[in-house]
Amino acid sequence: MARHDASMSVIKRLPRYYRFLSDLKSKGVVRVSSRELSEKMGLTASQIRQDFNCFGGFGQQGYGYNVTQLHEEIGSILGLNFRFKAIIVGAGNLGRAIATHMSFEHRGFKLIGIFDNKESVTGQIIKGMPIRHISGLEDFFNENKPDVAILCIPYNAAPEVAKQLVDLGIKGFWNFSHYDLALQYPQIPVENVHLSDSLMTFCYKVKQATENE
Amino acid sequence: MARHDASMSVIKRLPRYYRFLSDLKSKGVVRVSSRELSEKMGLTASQIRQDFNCFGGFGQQGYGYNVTQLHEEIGSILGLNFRFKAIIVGAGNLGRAIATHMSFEHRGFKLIGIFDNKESVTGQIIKGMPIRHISGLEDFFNENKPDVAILCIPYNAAPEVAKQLVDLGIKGFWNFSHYDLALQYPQIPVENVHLSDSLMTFCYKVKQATENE
DNA sequence: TAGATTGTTAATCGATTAACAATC
DNA sequence: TAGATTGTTAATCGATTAACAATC
Repeated sequence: MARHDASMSVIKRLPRYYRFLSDLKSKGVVRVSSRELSEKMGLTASQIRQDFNCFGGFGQQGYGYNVTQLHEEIGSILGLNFRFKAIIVGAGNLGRAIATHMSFEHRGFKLIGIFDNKESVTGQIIKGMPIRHISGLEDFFNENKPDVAILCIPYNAAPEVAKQLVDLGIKGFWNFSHYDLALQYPQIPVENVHLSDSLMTFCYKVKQATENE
Repeated sequence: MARHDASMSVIKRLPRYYRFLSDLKSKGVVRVSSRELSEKMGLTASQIRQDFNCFGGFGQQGYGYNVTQLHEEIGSILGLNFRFKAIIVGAGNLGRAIATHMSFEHRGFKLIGIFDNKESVTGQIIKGMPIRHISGLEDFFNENKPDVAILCIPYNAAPEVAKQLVDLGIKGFWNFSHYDLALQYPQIPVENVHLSDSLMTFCYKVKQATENE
């Protein structure tokens, strides 16, 4: 099926397509053309057709795309039908927010554990799970074989925790720390969420807009 | 000074440069060449020189770049010396995490208020500030003139809150909701942090790595 | 001066957009 | 069939990399 290999630029657009298609689906829309979708999303119709064609034609000439089918196809390309086992490391505000806020089950994951290095918070229940002390990580790992780790820890703690997890055999990091994991472990999938980078970019945008008034 | 207009691709790399330069600076490193920096960051030296030259030459031929000066220049390009007044709307886990976790003062902002629509949480103190009820937003706005809003509210609530804020004169959104603000208000700077999009992209990466084993 | 490294131009690469023949 | 819209190729645009003269 896969005609071209999809580039990361294409992959990064898929979740957005998925979102808009979810919306259309929930509104009962059955078919959509690349032109209609392009107007809704602020893209060109050309780009949409190119993107979808990386994975083989989902559309029908003269008709457009079937919303439900396209939605499912994209979900399956992203791998949302998987249930990769995830642990959160770091149960500060951010870790807690991620644990309680994200719907992992619809995004290809299953949260199976939360860890912290503070004795004072271990045992607290979040999302029906006790916060475990980090010292129990190895035993937990061997018993439950998590696939990926969500790092909600500060910069300083990241190198050591990352090393431990890699040694244990972790298969990916969703990384909220400022530490640049991808440089250290190029073979392991890393998706970074650098909030402070985003905030600085935002600052630039606001500054620009203010200056051009 | 600005030779070319810097593209968004360049701007989005600046916070990362800023981070690495902070680190070098704290280690007491005085000068750095584009080659050294490229090795540390996993970029090409060419790209680094091109990037910096969008804003006029900070370097010295045969020597390299002065770490402190470069750090300051980039900070000032990003506008980190500003103190844009920010309010958080939505005091759930995510809003609280952002409020307590982010160092706004070093990123060009100052947090001046937190709002929520739940009576039950108003009055709670976060970062020395009481959570205010959303009904007091207009009065607060007129008194304190916030520059930007940080939206930590669900998809459904976003359109209405965004409209109210735009009508009051907000100058930018750091948007954590899934709602696509930029389509509705193309003239207002928006920086999106779509965590669930990021999680889905992560899912794809993990899936790919698993398949290629 | 000689060596190093920038600033900058030119070449390459990749991503986006435009155009249109294929076909439902 | 005629109209619509895809899939796909070609053209354009932008971003990255390579090369090298300028110069500290």
